[in-house]
Amino acid sequence: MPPPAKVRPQLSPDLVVDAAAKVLERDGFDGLTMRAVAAELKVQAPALYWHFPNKDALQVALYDHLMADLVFELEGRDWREDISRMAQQLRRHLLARRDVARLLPHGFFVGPNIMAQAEMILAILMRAGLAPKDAGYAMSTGFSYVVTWVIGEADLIARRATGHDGNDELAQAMVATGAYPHFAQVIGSFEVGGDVDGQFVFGMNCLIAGFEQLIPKG
Amino acid sequence: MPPPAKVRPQLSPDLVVDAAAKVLERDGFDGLTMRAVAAELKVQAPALYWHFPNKDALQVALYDHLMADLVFELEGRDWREDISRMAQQLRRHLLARRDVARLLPHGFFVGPNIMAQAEMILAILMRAGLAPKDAGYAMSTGFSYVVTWVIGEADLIARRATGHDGNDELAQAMVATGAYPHFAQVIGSFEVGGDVDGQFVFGMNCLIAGFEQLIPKG
DNA sequence: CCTCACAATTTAACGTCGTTAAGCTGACTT
DNA sequence: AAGTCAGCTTAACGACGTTAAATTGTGAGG
Repeated sequence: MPPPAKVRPQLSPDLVVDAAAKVLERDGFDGLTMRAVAAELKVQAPALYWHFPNKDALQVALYDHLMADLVFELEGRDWREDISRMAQQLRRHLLARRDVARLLPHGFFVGPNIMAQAEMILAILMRAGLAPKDAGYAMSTGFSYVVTWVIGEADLIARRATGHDGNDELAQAMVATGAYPHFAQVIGSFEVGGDVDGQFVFGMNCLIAGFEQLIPKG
Repeated sequence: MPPPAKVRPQLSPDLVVDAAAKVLERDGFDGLTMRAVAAELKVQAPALYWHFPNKDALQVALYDHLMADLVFELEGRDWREDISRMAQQLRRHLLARRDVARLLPHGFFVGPNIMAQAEMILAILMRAGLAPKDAGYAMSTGFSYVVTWVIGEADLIARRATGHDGNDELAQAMVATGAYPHFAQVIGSFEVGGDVDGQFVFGMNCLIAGFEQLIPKG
């Protein structure tokens, strides 16, 4: 048998992204520094710049990497049902991994996995009868909805984990002034135990109902 | 008459926030540093920490400050129309000020102006017949929709301003492989000249139609 | 076998950031 | 006149992304 590879242990973009994923999961988004990723690989920080031009590029690759093991399971009966299920699966996938949503502060990223997902969604929408332009718009709107939702939901979960939050206290203090009677009625419903899944699905189905109106009649 | 105030020129939270607003408008979100805000006030950076505990608190106050001169103009005929108009006005307001959307990476902020807006929206929704809990959910979903939209739209505008974007080029290169036939049909429609206003309003009206379904029948 | 080239990494450092600690200063109080 | 203390300055810390230069090991050419 041939001896094991004689090349000295070498980095690669994939290894760097793997390490970044570990760091993100362990230390969260704020702990995701070039130095931490390098340390995970037992390497000095500037070594990463041989494989990625800058941190942004690494983050893009990392996000795409984290989408790799998301495979949509569809029924294929009704396109609305499929889209709704995909949204739910994407939400669960994002929530299951720490701080993934925070990787996406700006617009759209591009990577093979993301593109494959987009392609699948677009295929469903266009097969349902939407024009290409409308399908593209519907996809990005739906995607935005899910990501924004997850950011909010993750934030809520994080707050509850740390016990109390200054924001909540401030809101309660302001409500106590009596100047916001309607808000006062609402603030209690942000508590634990709500039907979060149901709320998410409801909003998503709203959007889908809107998409449906884009289909030319007849 | 009493002589003018003899106290040496003094900072205040309001002055700090005003300066921060100027810096944000002039240098953008990335230029919004404590040192830049301090320089705007002809003061050293640590002086700001007498008035704000940290930069996050300043950002929260800044965001609320930037919402101060947004006054919703409503017709009061139909609640759906009112909500839709408010969304449009919020979008325009956010887009008109540089990088405002980037101030909101995480969940909800709290401040007097934000609370006043929330109170107004909740009043409309509850008057329309929504239960407090549903009204709260509808408000946060709608707000998320607008903010996410604006982040995307601002990003798009910024890209066009700088001419070309690496993300676009990458996407076109991947499409050129032929592996994404549906995406290929869509990519052209992200160009200039689309009915952006119409797309935004359409998505918002989708959500409103969903909110309407929450109203108890009868 | 030697040497050259070069890919891949280390060492060192720069400039910037948010933030903290300690010192100064000048207006108010007593 | 002395003391207090709010409100600022000066100085500095540690961490960040990033760059430049030096270094190492490996494979190819003579």
